[in-house]
Amino acid sequence: MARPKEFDERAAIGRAMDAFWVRGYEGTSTQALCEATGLGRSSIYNTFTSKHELFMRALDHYAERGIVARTALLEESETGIERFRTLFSYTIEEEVEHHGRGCLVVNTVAEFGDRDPEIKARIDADTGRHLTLLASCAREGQLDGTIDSAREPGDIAEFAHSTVAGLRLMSRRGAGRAAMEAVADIAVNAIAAK
Amino acid sequence: MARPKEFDERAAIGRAMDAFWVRGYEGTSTQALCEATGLGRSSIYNTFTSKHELFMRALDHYAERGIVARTALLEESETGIERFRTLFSYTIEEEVEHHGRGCLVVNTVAEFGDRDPEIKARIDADTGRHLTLLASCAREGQLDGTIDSAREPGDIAEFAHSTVAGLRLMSRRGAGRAAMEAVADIAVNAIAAK
DNA sequence: CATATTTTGGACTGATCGATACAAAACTGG
DNA sequence: CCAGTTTTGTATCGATCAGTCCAAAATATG
Repeated sequence: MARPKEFDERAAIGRAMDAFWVRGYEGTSTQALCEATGLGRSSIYNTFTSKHELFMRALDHYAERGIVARTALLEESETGIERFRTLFSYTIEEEVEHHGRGCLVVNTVAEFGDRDPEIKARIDADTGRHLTLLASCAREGQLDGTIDSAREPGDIAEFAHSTVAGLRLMSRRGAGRAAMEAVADIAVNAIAAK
Repeated sequence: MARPKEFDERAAIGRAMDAFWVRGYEGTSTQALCEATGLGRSSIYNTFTSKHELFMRALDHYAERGIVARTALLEESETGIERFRTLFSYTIEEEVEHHGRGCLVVNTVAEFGDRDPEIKARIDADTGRHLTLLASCAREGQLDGTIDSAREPGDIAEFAHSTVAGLRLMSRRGAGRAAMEAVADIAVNAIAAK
């Protein structure tokens, strides 16, 4: 029909996501977004409407990648408890590799709380998906006898989710691998069958 | 000597702290700081030099209040494990009362990571003081037989610190009391003597 | 009461904010 | 190769950013 875009939309969102990840929403200017994506202002506003909308897209992109990666990761393990062990150690590995980037969702929760309804909806959706996934792992673990059956799967899921957030925060403030591993080890034992 | 200040410096810092707490550093304009404190621009810049400097003062104020309150709180309990139980339930109570404000230090870690050296120094100092406090509680609990002696006190401290951060994040994203209590209960059992 | 010192209010700075206007450029379908 | 459509670069918008300037106001000291 007309002139085609000279850039890959997905790739641009990925770059924008990285920028927001490092400096937050308010801390990332539209100019910085142009530089990060390599696009001009026109291209950005033409395809993403506004800074806020681009942030939503970045958040969606992040959440999607995350839940997909975690779903795949958790399927690799045999027993329920191993899934959680893997989740934590994978989180730590990621953080050590990326030198403490932390988590975009955690950062966004900290920056906005529940002030912005559109953002809150994204956070809630992502949290819900993770809790569902983790609860099903917990249920499995209770069936295979590796996870404490005295707890509600939903509670175990909340605990694990909170632990991952805690690890990502530790990492972002510069904690070392040893400290994170100690936390993870206590967390794993906390939900293991007695 | 000369004209005296018409305001209480501490009170002003407290108001500024509240503003930063809600909207973060980048999200709080100097204009908003004027409105929050009730001061004019001149008074703010005359006494606090810059937005950044005022933020440092606010962070110091927050950290000081926090460590004092927590030290006092932990002294109220009898046994080691009770201290941790109290710490968690007090955190939850605070969050429920304040309708999910979260924690300024957690928010600041999320917003800055370790990009700003002055901020990082504050975060490190506050983290260090909390870890020291928590580790001594853990040691005590090991002596009185209420806390798992197989763990290093420092590791238990990191775990508890991370748990509190996790709870504050949960609260900020809007989690309910029940979910937070479930997490806290698992965390307490995780470090209790077996 | 006069002088020195400080605070205060308000106007103002250049820079940057997010967003828009517009025309040249680049493509597709006919 | 032309008409129609979209993207792109550039210039620019008004608003707001953090921070400064300065004169009026308010106090302490002599």
